[in-house]
Amino acid sequence: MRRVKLDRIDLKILQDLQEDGRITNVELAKRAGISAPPCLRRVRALEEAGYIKGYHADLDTEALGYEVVFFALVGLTGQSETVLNEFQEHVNAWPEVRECNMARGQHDFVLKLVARNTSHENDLTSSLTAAPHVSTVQTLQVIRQSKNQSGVPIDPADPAFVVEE
Amino acid sequence: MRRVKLDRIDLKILQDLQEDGRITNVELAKRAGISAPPCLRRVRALEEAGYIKGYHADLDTEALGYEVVFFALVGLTGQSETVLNEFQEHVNAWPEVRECNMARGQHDFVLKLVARNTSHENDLTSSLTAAPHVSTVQTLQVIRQSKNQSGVPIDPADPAFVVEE
DNA sequence: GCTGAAAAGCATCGCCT
DNA sequence: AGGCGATGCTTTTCAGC
Repeated sequence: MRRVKLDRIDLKILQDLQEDGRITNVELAKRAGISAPPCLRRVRALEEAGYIKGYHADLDTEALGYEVVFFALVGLTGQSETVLNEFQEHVNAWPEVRECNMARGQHDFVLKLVARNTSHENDLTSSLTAAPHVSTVQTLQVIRQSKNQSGVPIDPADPAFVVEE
Repeated sequence: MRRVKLDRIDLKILQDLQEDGRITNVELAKRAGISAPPCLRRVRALEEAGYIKGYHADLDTEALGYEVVFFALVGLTGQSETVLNEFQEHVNAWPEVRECNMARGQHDFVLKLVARNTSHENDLTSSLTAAPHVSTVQTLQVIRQSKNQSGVPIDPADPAFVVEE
């Protein structure tokens, strides 16, 4: 299912869709240098193969009333599968948890959360501390986000990307 | 420009677009309970007002050859505007840096990076350590990402969201 | 601010190369 | 595999409520 084949045209398509997820197929085809029908076929194939996981609107966190974005570095009391899973399932149920990453390093988890204000942030941090198997919680409040490119760098000209069969 | 007005219908639209960025306007309108033309007008207004910052395809990092995702917690030698900006501008130019967050807490910056493999990750960490004004670098390699919802939680039924003029 | 019809443009299919 | 042409839907505009 993975690594079927990716030529320059596929990479260009992925790059363009990553940049503008609502681009029309006609425009996408024009930029890729092919006509619309084969372009659409490629997009569907890329979706099928799992290269494209979905499409999302990128909303303004602040405008929607979330003044605070913060990271929480969490250490647990143990690292067994059960412990890790129980913690994970617990926090993943919270809508304020936007990212939950199990990590290798000086902490067991890196979480990204949003909060309406500082008081809400404090509540969330307290709840985190009280979550199952939690030993330590360190928070880092985001003051300024200077770069936020969800996705991966793609350069269709870079031969390293081209996966020929 | 911000906070013009947001009723339940706008929130439903934002929620649906966040979930599926390529939903058709007709379907979006149906779900919001209005007809297509006003729905499109609302979407354009939300884009204009900055509630919607863009649309992006969510690509599979691993399938595209990026085996490693990691966070870097960076401490600088000072916190003056000049120092912060110089560091920021330096690392934002790297395509592997996907997120750059200035933080309040035990580190000055939280970066999210992607790397092709462990060796590439080591190179990036070294380059980070050598970047302008860097004092400390701590990395956290992501082993498993159990939740990754870019965006914000929206509940159209929650009156806290409804911003009437 | 919504509806409904109409025009233009797009997605998508089948067939041919 | 890519391209062409046809069809049905979708987007988008405009008049009218």
